[in-house]
Amino acid sequence: MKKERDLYRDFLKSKDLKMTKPRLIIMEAVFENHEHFNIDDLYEQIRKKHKNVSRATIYRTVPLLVEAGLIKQSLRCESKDIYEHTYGHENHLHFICDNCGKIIESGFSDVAILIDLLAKNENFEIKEYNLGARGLCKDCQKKRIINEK
Amino acid sequence: MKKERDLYRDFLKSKDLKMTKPRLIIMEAVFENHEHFNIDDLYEQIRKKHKNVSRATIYRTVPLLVEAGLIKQSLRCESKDIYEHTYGHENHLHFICDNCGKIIESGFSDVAILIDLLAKNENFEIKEYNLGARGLCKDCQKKRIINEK
DNA sequence: AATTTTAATGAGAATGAATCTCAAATGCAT
DNA sequence: ATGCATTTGAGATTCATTCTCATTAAAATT
Repeated sequence: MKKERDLYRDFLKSKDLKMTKPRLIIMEAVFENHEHFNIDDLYEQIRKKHKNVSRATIYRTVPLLVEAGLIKQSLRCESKDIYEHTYGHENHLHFICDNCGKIIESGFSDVAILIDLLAKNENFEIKEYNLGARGLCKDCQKKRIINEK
Repeated sequence: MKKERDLYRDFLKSKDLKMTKPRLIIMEAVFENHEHFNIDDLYEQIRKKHKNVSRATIYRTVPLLVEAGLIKQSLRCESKDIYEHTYGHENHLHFICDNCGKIIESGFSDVAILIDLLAKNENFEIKEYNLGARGLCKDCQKKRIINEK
């Protein structure tokens, strides 16, 4: 938590942005709990302690955290953008169950090497991987056998 | 175009859905041009020839094409869902330029093998890969050097 | 520490993609 | 051709996200 705050502070300073109370509250809330979260969740979480942080400010601040490299936009779920921590977290990919919505994470160091090669072929400079697959998790595979006919 | 239509027809029949004029028009428009398209593009394209196909019907029909396995939802761009053909197209991944928005496609057969392994570890059954990365394309890397101070 | 300057905030209005509603139209089995 | 369930078009609705703008707060200057 310490380091995130310092990085954030430095980032804001480098952009001539002010370190305000709402910006600090939001950043701390983001790193308090979740790995995956959406703006609504975050708003509810913050509201429990701070009645006067508005949705608008959260919508304005989250992109700053992205730009600072502390979080990234990872998925969409129920028509909402989902974010996740990046600082201090290994790259990973998401297996998303089409049936129950469960998100399974899995490391991908070997995969990255191959993708880096493909990128090199295209002279593309990767900033951020975005890897995943949809399908059926273990449990829902079983359910399907039972449910179908 | 012939085969797509047959597959679609069979799909509709299997679901007890009717092969209506709008459903045919929309399906043909989808396979007329694009690889990547959003609903708005599709609507405009269709409107040129058929003044009486409504947006609502397009929004209703595109998910049918997805369910039939002919297209899939691939990306989001400018807050809009983007679709792409799957039938007759190799799996590929997307490199998306953060600066100019260009989408570069690249095959990924080797990558898929690795990801299949990871999925097997989690007992996850993959229906559809979703692979990509964000960064800078060749041209925008050059521009960056020029633009940044 | 008080003042000035400038950016950031909160609250609610606005936007816009996607979904829903329902009367009218159409496909299809008979 | 007839009847009936399904689908459609048009516009209303929803809901996540963005915008507006008067007020407030941060930091720069005195």
